[in-house]
Amino acid sequence: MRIGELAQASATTIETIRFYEREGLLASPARTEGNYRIYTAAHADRLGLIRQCRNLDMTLDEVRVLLRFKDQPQADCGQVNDLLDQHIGHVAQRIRELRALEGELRTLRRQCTAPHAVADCGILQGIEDAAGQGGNGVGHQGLTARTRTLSR
Amino acid sequence: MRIGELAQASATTIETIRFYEREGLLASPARTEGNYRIYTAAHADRLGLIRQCRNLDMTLDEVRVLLRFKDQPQADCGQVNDLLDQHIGHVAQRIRELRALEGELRTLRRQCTAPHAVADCGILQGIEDAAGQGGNGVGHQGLTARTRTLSR
DNA sequence: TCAAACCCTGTAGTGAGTGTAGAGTCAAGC
DNA sequence: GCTTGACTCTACACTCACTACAGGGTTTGA
Repeated sequence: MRIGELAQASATTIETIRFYEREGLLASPARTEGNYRIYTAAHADRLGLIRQCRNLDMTLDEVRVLLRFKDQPQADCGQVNDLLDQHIGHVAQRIRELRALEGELRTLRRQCTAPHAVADCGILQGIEDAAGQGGNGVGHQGLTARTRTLSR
Repeated sequence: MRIGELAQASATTIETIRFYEREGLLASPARTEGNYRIYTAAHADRLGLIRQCRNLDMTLDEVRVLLRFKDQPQADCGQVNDLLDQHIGHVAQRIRELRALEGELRTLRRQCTAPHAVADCGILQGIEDAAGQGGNGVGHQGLTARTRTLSR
């Protein structure tokens, strides 16, 4: 199949597939005379595995490691377990951080209920006070990654 | 004070301070004859505010908006509240996503307890099965940002 | 023969910085 | 005056996992 078909079948974009090839995650497929990529079912399987790992929020480096294990079926799977344990640890850590952050934000938010001038706003005051104290909040221990919802 | 001193005082790096200046978040300071930046207490306050907002996991765009409000003390603070409410919404959303993800990962992890060959590993099997089904997990609805813990 | 749909390569952009090269400045000690 | 070391300067490339172009070539159906 051609790249467009594979993209549709895997709910990926064409650009992402080409990106995975550049990154060495997906083997370079054969080409037609007109230089179009032609993929096999093996490519589709591999891409599916990569996407599923990404859905599990693994980095591409983690995916690379997993794929390497998969290509050595005789190896001991203990390291696969370690990889997953570490990953679970990251996720749990991030949840703890975000929960603490949410608490801080809600506390801050409570400092302004009725609308008034910015100069008297409890929220800005609260942020400034925390800044002045050198910030003893959550983030100072090191927040991890962005919070943003892309709402795809 | 010079940039190194400000960096120490604000627990920031020199590069980050210069980056904020380039981005227009921090006003360009005066220079010495030798072209060194010289900061005032006002700069330090501003930087403290920016860092505190970043500790609250706001984007630089959100910080920009907040700073603009701060520079118009007469304005109504309702929009500051809106900004914070939206931000709290993002954080709460991200927590929900990560909790679902954590559940999925723990389910997957349970599929391999005793060490054996990769070929028979329940974890890899589990990921592949999910991939084959088109992945009905969390991530498919759209995970938001990375999980990574940088452990600074 | 023509248009539409598809595909190609190469490059630049995202956010929020981090890291480096290669140069200049400044203060202290000799 | 000279040297050493700490500090600072600009400019640029790199991170991650894509995404979005520009400017071309290929294929397919009418």
